[in-house]
Amino acid sequence: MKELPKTYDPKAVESKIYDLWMSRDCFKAKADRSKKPFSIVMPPPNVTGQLHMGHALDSTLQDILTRYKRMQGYAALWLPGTDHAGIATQIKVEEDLRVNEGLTRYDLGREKFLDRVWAWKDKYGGRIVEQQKVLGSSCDWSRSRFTMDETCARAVREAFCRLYDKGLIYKGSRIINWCPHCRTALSDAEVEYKDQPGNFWYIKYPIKDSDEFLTIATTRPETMLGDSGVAVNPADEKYAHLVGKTAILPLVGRELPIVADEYVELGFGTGAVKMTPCHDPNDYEVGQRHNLEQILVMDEDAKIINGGKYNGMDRYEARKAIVEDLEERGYLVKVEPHAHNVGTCYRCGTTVEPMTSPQWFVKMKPLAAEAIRTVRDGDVKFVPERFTKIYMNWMENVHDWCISRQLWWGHQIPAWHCTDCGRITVSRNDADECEHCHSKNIRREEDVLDTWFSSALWPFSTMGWPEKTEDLDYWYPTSVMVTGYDIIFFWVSRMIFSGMEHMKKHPFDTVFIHGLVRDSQGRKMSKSLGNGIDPLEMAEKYGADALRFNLITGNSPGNDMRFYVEKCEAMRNFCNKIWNASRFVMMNLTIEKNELPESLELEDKWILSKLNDVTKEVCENMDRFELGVAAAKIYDFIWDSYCDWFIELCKPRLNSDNAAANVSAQKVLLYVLTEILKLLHPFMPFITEEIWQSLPHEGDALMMDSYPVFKTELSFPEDESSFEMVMEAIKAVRARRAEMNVPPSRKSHLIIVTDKREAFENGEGFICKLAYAAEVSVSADAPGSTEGMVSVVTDNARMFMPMADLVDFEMERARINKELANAEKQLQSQNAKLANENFVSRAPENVVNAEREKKAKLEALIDNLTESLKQLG
RNA sequence: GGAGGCUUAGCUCAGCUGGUUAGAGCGCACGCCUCACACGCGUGAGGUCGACAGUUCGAGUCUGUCAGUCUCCACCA
Repeated sequence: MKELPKTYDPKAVESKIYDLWMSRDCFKAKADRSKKPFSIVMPPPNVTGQLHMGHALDSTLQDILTRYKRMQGYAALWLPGTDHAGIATQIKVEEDLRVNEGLTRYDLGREKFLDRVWAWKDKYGGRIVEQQKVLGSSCDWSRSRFTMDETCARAVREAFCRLYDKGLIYKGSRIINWCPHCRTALSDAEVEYKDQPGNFWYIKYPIKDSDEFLTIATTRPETMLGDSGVAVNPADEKYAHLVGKTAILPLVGRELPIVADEYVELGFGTGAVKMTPCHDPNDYEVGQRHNLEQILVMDEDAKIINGGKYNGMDRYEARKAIVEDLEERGYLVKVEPHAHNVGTCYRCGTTVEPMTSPQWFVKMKPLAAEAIRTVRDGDVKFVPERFTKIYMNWMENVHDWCISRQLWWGHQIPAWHCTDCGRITVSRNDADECEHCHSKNIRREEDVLDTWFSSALWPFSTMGWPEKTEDLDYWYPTSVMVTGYDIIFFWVSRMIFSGMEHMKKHPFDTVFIHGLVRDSQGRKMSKSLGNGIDPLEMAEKYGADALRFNLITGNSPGNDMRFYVEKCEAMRNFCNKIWNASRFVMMNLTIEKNELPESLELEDKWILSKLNDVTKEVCENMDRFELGVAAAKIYDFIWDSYCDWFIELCKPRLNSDNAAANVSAQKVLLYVLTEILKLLHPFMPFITEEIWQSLPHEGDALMMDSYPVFKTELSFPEDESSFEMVMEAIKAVRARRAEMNVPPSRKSHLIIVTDKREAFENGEGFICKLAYAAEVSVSADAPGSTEGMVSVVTDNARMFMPMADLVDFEMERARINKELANAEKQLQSQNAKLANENFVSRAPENVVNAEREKKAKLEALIDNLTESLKQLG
């Protein structure tokens, strides 16, 4: 017997329990051929990042799945790690450098700067890992990977070389998205489009050797410095005579060929479009088709080059100056306000500049084909299913992926440029000569790879690829990938095509997509808004279990959720409820072994049967990734069935002098409690483990115990419903008493008239206690007189309570009449339903039977009501 | 322009393949310190499931139209 504190104190428990798991190697996964494999690789958080609510949700889902499968006997691997997060990390270190030392990375030089980043990584890299542990994450930390560790670096290099050798990676000057703040190229996926107010500037372009001119509308007048043509629609009669002629670029004087291209939309703007192939993706395409000159007019800082007097101006300064000049010289026709979508950098929010630049690309079409096929074939399933379409749509329209970044922090591209022959050598080992001309005059490509290039290999690079490892053989493809919908394009799709290409197999069977955690007003949590809620603070205050339960209940897969601190409180209360139920069981415990008694009471059968039902439902929901539904079922079972009913039902036995009865109650209480802890463990690992450790048990840890399964021998549907008759009677009496404001302290005699005497006699004790009766008498016959009695009627019993002072004869009559009318109304609709030939013949048998049963119950209720009424006279 | 989500109790949301009188948490009302728990117990009020039409014996659930709202993709210079 143990005395535990009245309230559950997570702080006193959580780190202790986590240490216990660690010390017993509970998280360690072994490729055990006698078991079935289950694997999840963790989406690696940024190595220098801090845990936010999104991580907390992500990790909780993965932990629940992993713990569930582990308890089901799978060899469950949850493989953690961190991401070097190229831009994000580099920006942080640069910022630190600037603030503390007033230096830029260029002041330090590449090598010294990288030393600083590694130092930074060493300093902060462990932080997020420790934060994961607070949540109870059961990852195999011994396998933890980092996207820039040796294993991953080798995988990146191998993948790059393979793709290059196959011609799927190439270097070329293409139009890309440039972030002037981060000073690097970005992929299409890294650009976020945002509506911004702007203007349409209408500018006159004179026609050479003519008095005519074209009016052109543009949102970006500064790019005119790079104009090398004007385009009109070939079907546009207005301009047909100008096609083939030449326009003169105002301010600059450059001659611009006028070309006809379908790209120009009829009826939009003025119908004539200036072409700036170096600074607009569409113009680039048109330029390719018509051989227009490429004139780059901005540098890496988005300052003007090749622009005469405007050189050195920032793009916005240049815009202002150019518009002024145009106006002054009479070229500006008008200005109209015009909102348009501007691409911004997803890291820093700066407006990106489209520009041509020599970059490295992955050729996507051939890779996409396989990535589409494997999803279409159902090898990879999205949960919820609707995300399949989003993925497909993206994959079908994917452009080549710009993978080079002008950063220093990342995987440096393994390519060497020959200064003699100008060709490129790509190599798995560092090259010392040009593979084409064998010149020693080579220099390494300075660019690094997009962070997502290494993330794309994560499901297999973490398991040792390109080596043929036991882990890969056993756990790849992984079972589930858990991640947010915001990252499908960045990551999920790239893992799929990378897996198909390098492993010849899809990387995971299921992609389990979750939504965003928003604040209580539905806004995205963000640093700038300052509305973020710190998961660690919540865990500290309410316990990690409460936080986890909060995050996974009351919402459905793929949908955003709002975070309410109040809900944490409610979940904390639930923890406390479990704690106290356990405390109660322990206080009454004299047995030392968890086993069911030889013979079971009716209430035992009831709870065991209910437990069996809930076990089945929980597993069904878990297997469909309906974790929230599963959790809610466990919650209800614990609070309603076990605490509110079963514990109360056991008290008479526990308090009786009958030792055998006492022990049998203990046994069932303990058995069901233990099963509850198992069911709940994946969701609330700490409190369940803590309690389990204090109960009689076998084995090292609850988390290594086996998950409950449905047991046919413990299914008692008849006893279940028979017992529920008694429960219904109790509820009915309580309701009636509450209605009349009778305090519990006022007990009353309760006469029960029923033809189910056995069930009610059996339940006498419970009825007495739970329905506040002084004594209960069960009989088949009604008392001679019911004068001064309150009557309570269910479909299985008529009950009478002598409470003369509270009863008004007419009131009783009226109430029963009301109930009768209500029941008859229901019966009527029930009869109508069953009289419907179509229903009876077409509806499934079990549905029809259920309706018949309902009808029978109503009839019984009506009989009882009528009887009671008769008795009232 | 295209795709998708959401609209259910005062608030936030569940409700899976159509089948009782539509549920939960919080909030609210009434009564209770009933020997595990006031972070609790008991009882209750509160919803024509966005609108309209259709399919069906039967629709919160399926189909269509519309409205409001949010998101993603594409992007017209």
